Amino acid sequence: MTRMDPDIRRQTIVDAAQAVATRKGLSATTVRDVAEEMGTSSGLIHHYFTSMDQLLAVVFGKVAEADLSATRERMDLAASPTGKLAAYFAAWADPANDSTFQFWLDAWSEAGRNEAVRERSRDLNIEWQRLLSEVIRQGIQTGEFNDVEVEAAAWKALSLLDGLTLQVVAHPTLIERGKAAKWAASGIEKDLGLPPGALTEATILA
Amino acid sequence: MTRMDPDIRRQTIVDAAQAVATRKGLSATTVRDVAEEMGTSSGLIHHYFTSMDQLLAVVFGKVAEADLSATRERMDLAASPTGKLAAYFAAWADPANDSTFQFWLDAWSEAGRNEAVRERSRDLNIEWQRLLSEVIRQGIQTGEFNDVEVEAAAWKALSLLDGLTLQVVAHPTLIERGKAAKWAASGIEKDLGLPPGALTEATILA
DNA sequence: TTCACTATTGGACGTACGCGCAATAGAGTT
DNA sequence: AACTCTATTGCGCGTACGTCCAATAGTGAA
Repeated sequence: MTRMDPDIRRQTIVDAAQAVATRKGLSATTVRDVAEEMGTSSGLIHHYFTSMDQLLAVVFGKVAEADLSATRERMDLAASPTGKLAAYFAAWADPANDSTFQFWLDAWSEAGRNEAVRERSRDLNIEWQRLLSEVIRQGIQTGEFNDVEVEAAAWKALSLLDGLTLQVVAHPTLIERGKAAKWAASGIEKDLGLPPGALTEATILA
Repeated sequence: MTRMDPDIRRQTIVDAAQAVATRKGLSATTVRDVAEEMGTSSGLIHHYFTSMDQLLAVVFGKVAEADLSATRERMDLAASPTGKLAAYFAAWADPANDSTFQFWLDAWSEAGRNEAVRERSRDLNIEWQRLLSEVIRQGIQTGEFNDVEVEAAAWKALSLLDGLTLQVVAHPTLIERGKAAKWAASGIEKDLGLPPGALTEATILA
């Protein structure tokens, strides 16, 4: 393969690993898979990463962070806390993120035995909860939301979303996707005192 | 090793596999691990199980079913729907079940790639949801609960519990266990129209 | 054009896996 | 005691894995 600038090659490897991991799962991704995906030899990967575990940790971090920052951007487009929360919800409900959620399932499973994964997973979960905490706090200030306990409400919302998504992703035919979305929305709306439909109707820019 | 009655040997293999899986994780459990745990040859395992995937699915099923039936028994001791739901909640909140929940994390992660595990996980999740559905339906009939949509309420409650437990088990120091229990209880109570504390105060026999 | 540097190759090495199978051995029956 | 049945052994097969390394081939500098 053509010689590449090291920084670009590194990027290429991570991208290829991500593509494979999205297809086969994080723990099932092998050096040879990644090499074949790139169209290079397998030895090249160890020229840039000291171990396969390290590469996979980088991939997980990249995927989770990309999802997080994409959600942040969608939320920033909305002005009101209700609009921001609806944006958060829309990002969550997007089926395109299913493969990302499989990464989360892998990470939570692995967290019990792999300290590096546990800390990365932990930190990123905190970020997601913080995203919710902030918007809930704002909503309380503007009077759009009930005066709930912020930390509790954020963890409850995040957990409800995680728990439902888990079922949808792990058992594809068990819960109809639309139902899960409806249930999640109604649960959060009720908890925060929002009118029914506030999270699902196109009021993101409001 | 001494010759055993086939039924008992089968049991022995499953128990050994469970012990290893509890220590190393479901997906990291190998044929040789299980044989060493039993003190037998590795070939013996394939005399009783057609594949390793199948054995692991049986192990997961056994662990999850034991938890399920223990919870059923605790619920049966209560007379009222509120009491039954409190029993369900108490069983869920028991830290002794953390290791069982690690099996769930493994199963959900593995479900995407292992059909036997996926189906077992799916079926058992349905059983847990059904347990909630029944008690919610009863509670609505007796007037103890609000007239909520049963399926939705059950999946929401289950998902909230799963989502919170996930954080507690995967990231031990992230959420204080007592807080998670308080949040889960208040969320479910609110949804069903129960008075605060109905699920956590010792009214199980009521 | 020559040279130094290093990106890249391609395969070897040791290990581990699930699985299958011929050989062995223990228990019940005749 | 001879025989049948099958639980159990122990190892071999093929495959796949992460890692490593000597050889090769681009690329920019001298």
